[in-house]
Amino acid sequence: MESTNEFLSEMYGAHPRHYVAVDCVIFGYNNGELKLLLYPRSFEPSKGNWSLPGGFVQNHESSDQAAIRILKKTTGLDNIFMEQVAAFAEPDREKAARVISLAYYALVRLDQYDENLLKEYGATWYSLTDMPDLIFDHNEMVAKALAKLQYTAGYQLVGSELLPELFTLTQLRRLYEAIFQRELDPGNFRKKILSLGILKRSNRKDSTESKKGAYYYCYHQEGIQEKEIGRIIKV
Amino acid sequence: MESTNEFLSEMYGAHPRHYVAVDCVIFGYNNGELKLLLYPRSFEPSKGNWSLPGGFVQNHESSDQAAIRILKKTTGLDNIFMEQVAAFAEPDREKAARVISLAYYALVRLDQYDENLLKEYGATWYSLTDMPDLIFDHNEMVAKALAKLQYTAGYQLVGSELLPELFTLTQLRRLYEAIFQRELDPGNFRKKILSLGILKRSNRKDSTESKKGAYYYCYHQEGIQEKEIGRIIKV
DNA sequence: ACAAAAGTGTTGTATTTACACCCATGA
DNA sequence: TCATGGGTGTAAATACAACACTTTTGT
Repeated sequence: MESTNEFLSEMYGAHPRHYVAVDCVIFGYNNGELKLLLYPRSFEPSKGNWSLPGGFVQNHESSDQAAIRILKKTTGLDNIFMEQVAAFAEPDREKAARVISLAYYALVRLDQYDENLLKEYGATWYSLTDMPDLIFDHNEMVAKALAKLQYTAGYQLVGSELLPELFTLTQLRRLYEAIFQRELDPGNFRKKILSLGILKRSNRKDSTESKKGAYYYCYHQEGIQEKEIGRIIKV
Repeated sequence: MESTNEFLSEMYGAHPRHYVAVDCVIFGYNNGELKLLLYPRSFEPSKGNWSLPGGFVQNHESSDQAAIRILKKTTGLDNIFMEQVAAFAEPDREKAARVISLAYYALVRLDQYDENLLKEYGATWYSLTDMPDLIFDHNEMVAKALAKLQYTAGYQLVGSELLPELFTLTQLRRLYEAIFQRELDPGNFRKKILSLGILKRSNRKDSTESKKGAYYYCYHQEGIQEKEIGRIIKV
């Protein structure tokens, strides 16, 4: 798929081409905790140091598709909520070769994750609060990814990917507490969320988390969670 | 600067490399209006159609540096406020070759702009409200750039690049009205901005814009406009 | 009975919004 | 004097935060 005609060599030929990678900040949610999937780097330089899973953008795929491919390979999951974070393009950000990296973040459910993939590569879920130092500029990628996740979660309900079909408001609150890394008042959160009018109460109740039992809710319609609803949580 | 040892050919060699471009959404501000600098494309395909100024990322420069270089070349200015917007990486976004583009936006003062550069390339400043269709995905770049500018301007005062050293609160308000594309209440804006404590009133007055005259303000200290100040304008 | 989460209500504060209104002055 | 933007004040509405209190039920 090389383009070699005269026009192209005139317009593009004089310019260098670069490896373009996608690195994924994979947030795994389970039970009130947000964790981060890290891989020990399997080759020099920086062998053994922790890093984000990544891969190279191929010729006929978009960076979004590359991210989907990497997520599938590393977690076994597809249909994942995912957003581009930023491009990292310092010329010497990787020692061995120049690689321009596009950072993405993704949200997955820890309980749906394929355990075997963990062992195969020695990957580990780290809590955000006690994760190790990462190679290159991956620390910065994580920081920016979390900031973008918080921004996005502040404008739309991001629950559908991380919670079961039916969920209680407490479950949703714990998810938001994990994303925003702080406690949220149960009563105020409940009122705020319900006032948005995007949740529908089912007639079933959850009895596992409390004696009284809590109603299950679900989204009013598929997709409606992405409509304009103004700020949910102040950032 | 090719890396050809065995390790690299193993780790990187099998992967394709891509042209990486930087496209700049250059917002020019003057007199209450935000304009966009557009170039007629000088070669096929899409010759004559309007596009954002851009260029290719070279071997030893970061994408930020590439953006600075392009801004210098197209406007004659350096030391410009600038932010990365996003990467655009659909495989067929440009017809002739695969180019992954990193969009940036920048803010410049229209009155400092080098007029000669305009004529040389046939570039034109377009008002945001009546700009032509752009090639490729450049329309989307502009939309995302404006959204990011609004987000950033909502958290920090972006005036220092676009206003003179000394400016009146009305001038600052007009800038914010241009950025947010809506009118802002003069009294409320004044109180909000002053409450941030980052402006210092000078003892000089502007007499050109009103009969009464308005005090000039300036930033308390250089750089302070970037400190955390919470939301200025609700987005 | 009581602990613990679900769910509702209340209250004080801060912020936002929409104005009214006085001030200063050039034309 | 009067039109105009500069600048201040105020009142209603809304949003936010803290927390009391009531409900339900498994143990």
